[in-house]
Amino acid sequence: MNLPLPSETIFHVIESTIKEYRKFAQKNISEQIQDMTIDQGLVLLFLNKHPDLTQKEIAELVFKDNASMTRMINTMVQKKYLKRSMNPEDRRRYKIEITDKGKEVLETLPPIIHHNRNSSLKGITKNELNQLEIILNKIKTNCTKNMIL
Amino acid sequence: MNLPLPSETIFHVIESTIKEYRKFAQKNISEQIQDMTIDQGLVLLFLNKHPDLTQKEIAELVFKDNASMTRMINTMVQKKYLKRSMNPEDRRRYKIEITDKGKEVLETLPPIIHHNRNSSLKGITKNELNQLEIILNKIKTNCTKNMIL
DNA sequence: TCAATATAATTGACATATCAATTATATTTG
DNA sequence: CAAATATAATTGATATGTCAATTATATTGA
Repeated sequence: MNLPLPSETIFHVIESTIKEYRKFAQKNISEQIQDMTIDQGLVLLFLNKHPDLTQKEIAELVFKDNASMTRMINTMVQKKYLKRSMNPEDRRRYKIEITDKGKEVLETLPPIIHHNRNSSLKGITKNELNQLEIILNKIKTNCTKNMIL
Repeated sequence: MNLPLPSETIFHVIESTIKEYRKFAQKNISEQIQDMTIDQGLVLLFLNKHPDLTQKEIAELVFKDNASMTRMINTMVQKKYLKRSMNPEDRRRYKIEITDKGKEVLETLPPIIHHNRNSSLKGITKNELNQLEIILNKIKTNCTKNMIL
């Protein structure tokens, strides 16, 4: 079996791309906001737009599992970005609120993220982006479809 | 600032694709080899092809940092997949050898990985793969180039 | 030569990833 | 209604990610 090395596959390219982007984006965030990771920032953005999200729902949006999300929100509460309060409608869930400190971040963060996205996509056409999305979705579908078997 | 939500960006698509692939691949590996993660498998594949790799070099190939690689190899030594011995040429480095147990894995693993790659790329043309690679490399270059600034 | 610098690997501290088990509350169904 | 089942979140255990500091050895250059 002459298997190409992992470093010669498209999966390697996909993974290294997203890792480079994350490193780049994290660096630009850290320069302006200390103690703020990309993922914590994403949580704030989602909660800001959709305040009623449960932990489980946020977890899916940022590709974490529930356990990680519990701990991530713990640290964000400790760092005073978020506040947890009871949800009387369904006492299994929490209501998660953004604190004033969290809202400050929501002023600072969007321009940084905007810049990150723009400069990492510089020179790439709309058409290329569409192509990219279509092909990646094919791969993704193949993976989820075959998972069931 | 009307920033699109992270879930609406191409980065979300890239990240979700690689995560689905990893989940899919891990599942197929776990069914046949217990106690073997994808990344541990990749380390074995690289070491098999290039026995003289240092920990630092392996780390780069699988996108880990040195600290993670130290710990990963610790656990692989504990699990008897690898053996560390001194390198008399340069005593800062180790010589890392694959044990018999590790070699067994190298018999079992390649067909699984082959199947994982094939079925997740089913229906995708050579041309699409080329396109994919070109576009992703553009993004990656943008990130690394701008990192210096 | 030997002092300064570079490199490979480790360690500590803390955050996150993952899996399985558990708790508390809701919902469904016999 | 009560028992069975489902759901949201937590917890424990272990692995990995990341950063900074440290150790041990090599290399370089005055």
